[in-house]
Amino acid sequence: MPELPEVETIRRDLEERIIGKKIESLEVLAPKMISPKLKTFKKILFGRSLSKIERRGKLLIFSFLFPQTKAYYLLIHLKMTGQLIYIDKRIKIAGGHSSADLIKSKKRGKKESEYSKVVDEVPNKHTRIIFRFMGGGVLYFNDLRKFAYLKIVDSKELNSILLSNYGPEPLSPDFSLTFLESLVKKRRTSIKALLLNQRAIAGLGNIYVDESLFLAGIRPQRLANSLIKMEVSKLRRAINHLIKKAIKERGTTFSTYIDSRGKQGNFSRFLKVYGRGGKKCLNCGHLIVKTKLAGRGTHYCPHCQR
DNA sequence: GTGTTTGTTATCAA
DNA sequence: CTTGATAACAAACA
Repeated sequence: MPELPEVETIRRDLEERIIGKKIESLEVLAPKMISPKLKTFKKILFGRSLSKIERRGKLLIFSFLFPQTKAYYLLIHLKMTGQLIYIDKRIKIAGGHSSADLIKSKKRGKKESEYSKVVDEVPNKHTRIIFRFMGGGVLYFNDLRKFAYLKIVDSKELNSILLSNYGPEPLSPDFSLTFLESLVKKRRTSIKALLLNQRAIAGLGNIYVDESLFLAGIRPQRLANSLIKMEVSKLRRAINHLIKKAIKERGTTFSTYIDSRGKQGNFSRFLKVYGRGGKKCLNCGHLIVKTKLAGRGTHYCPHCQR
């Protein structure tokens, strides 16, 4: 599940490798995942040079050069299982078969299970869109569950999306103690639900929320407005620290996340509660509880968190 | 067939 | 209008 650190890792890698490249062709294998419709989508992107890659929360924003016409932006949201894999060299496809044919032949030739987990070769059966760049680079957009999307918007639409859907970035000065205190004070929901809300704070997902609450010693069920100043302060520091550290470690791979080079994230080694239900707390030895909260799997230590 | 996985949105209620 | 709770979506696996 790509959250802020995973999306940021992808953003940085792609920024390094594909800025300035021009789109030569597009292969859309899952038309439902894009908007506007295929014809318009292709028309806008064809021949465009990529000029910038930004991120807001978990959303990637690709900018292209539009010297003569009105500018458009490509938004990519990976949701749960989306991947962006960039391969520098052109993939050889024998006998002029399309990539779709290649995927089908692989599917026939190999057992289903071999392709069910993280896959390190592309294209594969979860490849939904292929961007080919002039000079040979290829960007593969994969998604096992087809939750992810690619959306082209103009600047007006972009601004309204960014303005209305996202709270402060956890690593920006806006994410201050004052901000978090006033946010928490006026909310009557669980602290976990609040942290998952992108309109409150941008970029946190289930993994980093559980980890942050553990580090801050706060139970996920606690009502946001019940936190005392010291707890809010601990929580802010925990979030800030974990997000920074996770970016440094190139994100967390729990099930399907891989970066744009096909590599797994190292932060998985530092997880203290997420995915550790029923195991001993690394701090105190009590058993980690796994329950359901805000519709999500929720992990915490009943002894360390109060 | 059932339950589980999660980021986001739709929907409904207050 | 806002907030909050919950279901729904999609696909695969145990």
